[in-house]
Amino acid sequence: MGRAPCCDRTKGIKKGPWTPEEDKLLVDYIQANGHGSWRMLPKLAGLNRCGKSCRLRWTNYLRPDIKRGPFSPEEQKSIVQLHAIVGNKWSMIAAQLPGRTDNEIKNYWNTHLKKQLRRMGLADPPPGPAAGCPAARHMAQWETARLEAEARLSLSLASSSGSTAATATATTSASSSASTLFAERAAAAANKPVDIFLRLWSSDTGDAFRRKTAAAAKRNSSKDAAVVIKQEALPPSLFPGPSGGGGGDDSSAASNETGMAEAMDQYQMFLDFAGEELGLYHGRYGGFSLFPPPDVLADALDMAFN
DNA sequence: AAATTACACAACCGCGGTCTT
DNA sequence: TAAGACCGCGGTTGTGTAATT
Repeated sequence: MGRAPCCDRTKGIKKGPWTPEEDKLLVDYIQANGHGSWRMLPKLAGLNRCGKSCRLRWTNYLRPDIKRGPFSPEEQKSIVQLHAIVGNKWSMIAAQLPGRTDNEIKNYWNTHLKKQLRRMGLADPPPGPAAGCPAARHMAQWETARLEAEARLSLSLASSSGSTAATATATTSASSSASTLFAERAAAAANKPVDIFLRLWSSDTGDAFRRKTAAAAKRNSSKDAAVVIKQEALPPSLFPGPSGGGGGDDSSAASNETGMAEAMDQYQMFLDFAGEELGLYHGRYGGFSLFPPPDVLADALDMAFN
């Protein structure tokens, strides 16, 4: 034998829009008693509704911590980026946007963002790694948006105290798969904080930046041209492979400091360039740094040099 | 001014995993 | 252990409103 039925379907359970009176009954009851079992709630609260309908009404509309009003540009950007990672996992996206419900985000995506992206030529962008976009540039944009969001997730979680806290944050959505995902990301961020930079550097944007700086170097015979990126100045770990791994042999403390300062400058130049090139992001937003913040980067470079 | 179309969003439906008996 | 309800989620529909013809 299983449980008793959710609600008595033989009685005329009301459907459709909620009246203010019904809302008041529901709010009053939950504030006084908590929702407890949704199945029993309608009866106890004096509502002629299905428990499921009550739960939906409460979680999507009546909950006191719900943020009403239009989505901010930061929220819009977050939705686009998170959607690029997780796809239509609205509850996971909602977990990253305090005060917003999965239903609200889903509606907003379907009515606003999807249309905007179509106009931009990003019709039906695939969740996860970009695939099937009509133009390579758009693929790059989506990939970058995805990387950006990954970085943001990783950093926000890593900055809380380790993967345990990250998991706790993630489990606010009561999704075990989400917590696993975020815990993995947090762990990855702790181990490889500059990974996003490296991946962007390896992308078309990185190529474009290198071409630009090489051209600038040709035009400007001066060796200290500010725009010339010196790959040798960056830690070998950032540039693996035959063409990477510049001078790390004579690593005195002084040269390390100089190299790190140059690396920081060039890192910033590259990010500025990428922001211009991709037109997707411009510096900080939403309380999170787009890429590893300077202190995190400094730590990473420090580790790489020493 | 009326009819039509487009838009926004609340609410419902159905499915799959979890939990209870 | 199995049956079946509960719960949460994503997809879809319905309805009210604004804009356009």
